Amino acid sequence: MANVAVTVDLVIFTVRGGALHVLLIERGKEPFLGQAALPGGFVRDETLDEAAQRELFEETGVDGRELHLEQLRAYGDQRRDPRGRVVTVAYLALGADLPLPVAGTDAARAQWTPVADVLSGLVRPAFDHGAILRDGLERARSQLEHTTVAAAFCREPFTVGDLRGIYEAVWGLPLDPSNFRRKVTRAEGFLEATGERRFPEVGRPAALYRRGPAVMLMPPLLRSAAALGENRLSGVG
Amino acid sequence: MANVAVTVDLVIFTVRGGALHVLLIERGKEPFLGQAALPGGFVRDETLDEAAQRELFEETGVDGRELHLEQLRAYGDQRRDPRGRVVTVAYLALGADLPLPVAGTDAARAQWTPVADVLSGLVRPAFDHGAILRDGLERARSQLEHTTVAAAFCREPFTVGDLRGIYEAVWGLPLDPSNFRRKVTRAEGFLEATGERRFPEVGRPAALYRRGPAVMLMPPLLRSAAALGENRLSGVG
DNA sequence: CCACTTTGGGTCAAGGTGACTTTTAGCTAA
DNA sequence: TTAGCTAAAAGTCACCTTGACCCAAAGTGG
Repeated sequence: MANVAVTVDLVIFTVRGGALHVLLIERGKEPFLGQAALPGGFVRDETLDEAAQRELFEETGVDGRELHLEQLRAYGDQRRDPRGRVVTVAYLALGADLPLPVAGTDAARAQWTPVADVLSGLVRPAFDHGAILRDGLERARSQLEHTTVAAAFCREPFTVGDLRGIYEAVWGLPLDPSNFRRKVTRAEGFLEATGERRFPEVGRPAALYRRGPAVMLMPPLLRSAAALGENRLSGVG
Repeated sequence: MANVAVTVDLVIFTVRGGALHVLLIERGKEPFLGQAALPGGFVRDETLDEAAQRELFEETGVDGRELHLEQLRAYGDQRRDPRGRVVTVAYLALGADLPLPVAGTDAARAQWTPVADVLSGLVRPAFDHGAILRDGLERARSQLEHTTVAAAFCREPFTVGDLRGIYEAVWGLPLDPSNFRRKVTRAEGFLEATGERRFPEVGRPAALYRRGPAVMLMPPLLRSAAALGENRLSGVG
């Protein structure tokens, strides 16, 4: 078995204005010229993780050590790429309100796209990138239940309300503010109070927090049973 | 980027005599000649899932549709194979007390190995297969919490005690029989009573069950917080 | 008949969750 | 100054799950 190309593709999520967005580029060559696609590229003489970090930096200018980056899974159907056999290893990246894609290389054609636009079919990614994106979304939703990665979406310092906004955007569900606060503040090592407060334009000032040392969330913060079946990602912005 | 070989490797778990076992083959050629390794092989003109099913059949004679088979993740460090760049996609298979590996092809050198022997360092798999095995074990342990795959380890019909034995072998923990029964019998769609009973050599007869239609376990059946840190897989046989 | 083992059913306290109410702390408009 | 608004923060309460027990039931073997 030779002539197999290996690429990495990145599902980069961020929350902007209360809605979950994914970074998509406009393809500059065939196949699927002009169509939206996940950023990615061929693996060089480097580990898969290094390839993902490199592509992330090239597309967004973000140092991979500053945000959450994990492998999703591999996709390797024979006909997923019309040019030949291409196996891709997908990565999931979660970042705090990331900057607009930097100029240079392919990034000029990159832009943040509401995930809802992809789920609704308004945007149709090339290749099997739509399916990869959906798998990444489900992984992200699951990670929020069991780990503290949600804090990786927030620029420090942040409030409990900011954090709740992340959960609501990713899960596509409204959450009870009071119960959410009780949960995350009691989870040991999730949040560290800075002692400062933020004064919003309207409403009571909110205490500010930093990310704590905890990685796992025990007990987990589970979506309600009803939420698992649904897939609504609307009316959240 | 050319000259990349893509393989699939299988982490096939089964429970025999109360202990978790993994299928390992003895390598018949360099590198790592004579050393233990996960079964696997090169991907042909087929999907990754098909390649995994084919390898599974070749090694065990088991039809992949009869047991649980899911992709674990990809491993692609440059130096994981001394022969050159080989990216492997690992799969996790969980099966009911599988038969001894069938004769033929490579399978003659395959045998069920206690997972404890690998964790303790008694058996040292070739390549990075030790790390892949550990990742597969953690995935299996996690799957038992959230899904009903444990029933895939059991030959039908089975008792609640059989099922508990699976959990204890995979998690490496003793479980309270009474609480375990309450949990799994109340989980809707997990078990379907056949109405029959099994008469063991010792002890009270046990009701027999079939697998139910449910796939997800809601609410999940979580390992105790204490168990997450530990890694003991001993005193289980 | 007794010892033994495992199933299967039950109790009970502790803790987590969802739904809900109340209070607090800032703002702005009258 | 006060009323009205918003959101944060705290508290209440019923319900459920869980873990740690206990105990009867139903077989086997001495």
